[in-house]
Amino acid sequence: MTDEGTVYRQADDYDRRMSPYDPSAFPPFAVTVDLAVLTVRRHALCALVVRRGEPPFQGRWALPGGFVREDEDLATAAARELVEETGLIALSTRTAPSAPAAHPAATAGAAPHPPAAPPATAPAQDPPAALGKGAHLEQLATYGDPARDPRMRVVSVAHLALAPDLPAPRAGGDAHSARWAPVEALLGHEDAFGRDEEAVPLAFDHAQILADGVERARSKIEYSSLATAFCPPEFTVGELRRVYEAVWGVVLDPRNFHRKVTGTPGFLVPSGGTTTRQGGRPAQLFRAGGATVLNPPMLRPEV
Amino acid sequence: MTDEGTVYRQADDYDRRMSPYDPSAFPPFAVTVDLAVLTVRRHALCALVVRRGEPPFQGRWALPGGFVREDEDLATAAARELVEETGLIALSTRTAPSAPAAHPAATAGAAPHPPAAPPATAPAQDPPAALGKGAHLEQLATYGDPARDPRMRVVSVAHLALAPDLPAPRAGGDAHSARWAPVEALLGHEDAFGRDEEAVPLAFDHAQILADGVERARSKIEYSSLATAFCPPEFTVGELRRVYEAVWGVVLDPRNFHRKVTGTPGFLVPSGGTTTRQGGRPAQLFRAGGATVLNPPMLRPEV
DNA sequence: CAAATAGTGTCTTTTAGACATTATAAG
DNA sequence: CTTATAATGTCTAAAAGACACTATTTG
Repeated sequence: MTDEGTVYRQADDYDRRMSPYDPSAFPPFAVTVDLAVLTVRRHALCALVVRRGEPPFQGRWALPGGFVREDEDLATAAARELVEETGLIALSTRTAPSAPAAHPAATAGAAPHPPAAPPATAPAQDPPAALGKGAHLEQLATYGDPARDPRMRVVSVAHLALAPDLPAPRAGGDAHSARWAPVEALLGHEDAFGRDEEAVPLAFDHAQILADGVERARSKIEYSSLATAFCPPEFTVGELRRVYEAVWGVVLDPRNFHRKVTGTPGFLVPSGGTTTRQGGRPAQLFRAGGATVLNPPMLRPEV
Repeated sequence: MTDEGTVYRQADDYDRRMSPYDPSAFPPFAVTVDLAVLTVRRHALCALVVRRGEPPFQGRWALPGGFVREDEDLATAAARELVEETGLIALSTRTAPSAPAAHPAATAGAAPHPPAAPPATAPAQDPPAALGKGAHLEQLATYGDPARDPRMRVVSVAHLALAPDLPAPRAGGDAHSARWAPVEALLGHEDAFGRDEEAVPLAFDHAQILADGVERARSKIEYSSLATAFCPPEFTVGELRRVYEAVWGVVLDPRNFHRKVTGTPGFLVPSGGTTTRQGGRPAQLFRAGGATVLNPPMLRPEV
C-alpha cells in the first residue's frame, strides 16, 4: 500500500551507523540532567535556582544540573545532582511513566551514592541543603532543541524533585549563588516582570522545563499522594491543605478537605501525636500512608 | 548546614566541561528516538514492531526507531521516523510533559535500546503504511541505562504515537519485517507466553518502553479526548466505545457511555451524517471536538 | 420474523461542595 | 473574654452506574 521498500527500512541506515566499529557514523551528543526542585515556602510554590557565573546567560538564574557520566544511569545522575545541590536523598525514582492507576508504590528507587565532593572548586556559601532528608524524584521530560545551548548539542533529561520546606540558603542575602524563588516570579507571571530580581527569564530553556515541572506537580497531586512529599515526615491535615493551596494557587474549604483526605484509603495514617504549631486546637499528626494512587482523587477546583 | 563548597557548585564543573574548546571533557552519547506506535485492530490494542535482522537480538521484534540527526529536534526526529515507518503524519507533538488536568503522564527511568535492523535482510514487503493519514505523537520518556545496548552508550527518547486502524502490513504473511501485534502478546501477559510467536520478549528494553507507552495511553484517554486519535476522521459513539474497551481491556455499558460521551462539552461534534457500517440502527457520525481536556473525565472501571 | 446496534429514560448510590456547629488551644 | 485552628455533621446538587425501554437497520 505504500512506496515499496522505502518506508520502515530506515533500519538499514540505523545499523550501519550503529556499528561500534565506526564511532564517527553517528552524531555525538552531550547528555545532561537538569533538576526542577520544588518546595513550598511561606505558602508559595518555590523552585531552586542557581546563578550562572559564566557565559552564556552569565548572571542569570538557571536550574541546577550537570552531565550524565559515562557509566551512570539517568536516574542515578539526577539523584547525584540532587544530593550535590541540596543534600536531599532521592526517595523515589520510578521507571514507570506515572499514571494514575499504574503508579506502583515506589519507595526506594535510586541509590544515594557517593556525593563525590568536588575538591577545591567552590567558595560556595549558602547551600540550601538539609542532609538526611528525603525528596521525591522522577523523570520529567527531555529537551533537545539543537539551539538550546549555543555552545554545543546538548540533550537534557529534566527531572522533577519535590521536597519539604528547607532552610533558606542564606537569610537576608541578595547576591548568592543559589536560592529558592517563587515559581510565579521565575515564570514571569505577566505583571510580575520587571518588578523583582528573579523576574528576569531563566537561562536556556529552563523556564519551559520549570513550567512543565510545575504543571506535572499540579496535576500529579490530584491523583497521587505526592503532596505529602512537600510535607515533613509528620504533618497535620491543615498543613497538607496548605500545600495543596500553594501548589494550585487556590483556597480550599478546610472542612471538605479534611473529610475528603481522611476518607481516602491509604492516604494518611495517624501517627498518634498532636501538635499546636499552627495555633488553635491541637491537630492530629499523620504520616503518609502506603497508597500512591488516590481514589477518589483530589480534584482541582474548576475555572 | 552541609559540607561546604561541595553543594551546588557543580556549576563550575559544568561550565568547565561544557566548554566547546574541550570537546573531550564530556562523555559522548548516541541519542535515538524509539516509537511506541499504538492502534486498535480487531478490538485489540496493537503495537507496531519490526523484526531485527542483526545482532544483538537478531530475529527478535523491536520497536521502530533511529538516530537523532545532527541538527534535528527530538520531536522532529520522532515525526520523521513515524513517517518512515508508517507513512503517518504527526498531528500533534507536545513538549508538554503530562496530562493537563490530571494526570501526569510519565516519568521514566532508564532503559536502553536502539533498534537495529539488518540491511540486506529485509525484502521489506508489507509496510503498515497509510500515507496521508495523521497520528497523535508525543514524547513518552527517556531511557538511558548504560547497559541497555551492548554495543555502545545510547540514550533513547521514546515517543508515543496513536493512530487509527491501518491496513495490515500484509494479510496472511507470517515472517515479515514489520507487523502489528497485540500488546498483550508482546508484553507477555503471563499465560500468553510460549503460545504465540510474538510472545518472545522484545529486544533491548523495548518491553518496558511499550509497557510505559500503553499505560500512558490508558490513563490519558481518561482525561483527554485522545481516544479519538484511534478513530478515523468520522466515527460513531459505538466505535469510540470499542476503542475505550480495547485500550482498557474492559466492557463498558453502551448506554451510560453514550450518555456520558455526548454530554461532555467539546468532546464530540456531530458531522451530520449517519452510518450503518456496524450493522443495526443507523448511527450518528461525529468528529473530534476541540476539547482536549475532558470534564468530567471518562473513568476506568475500578478493580 | 429475529438479531444487532443506536439512542433515551429512570432509578439508586456515591461524591462534591456549601455551610453549621462544636472542640481545644493561645493570648 | 476573643481569636484561631481542628474536627464532625448536614444538606443539596451532580455524577456514576445499573438497567428498562424504544428505534431502526439487516438478514
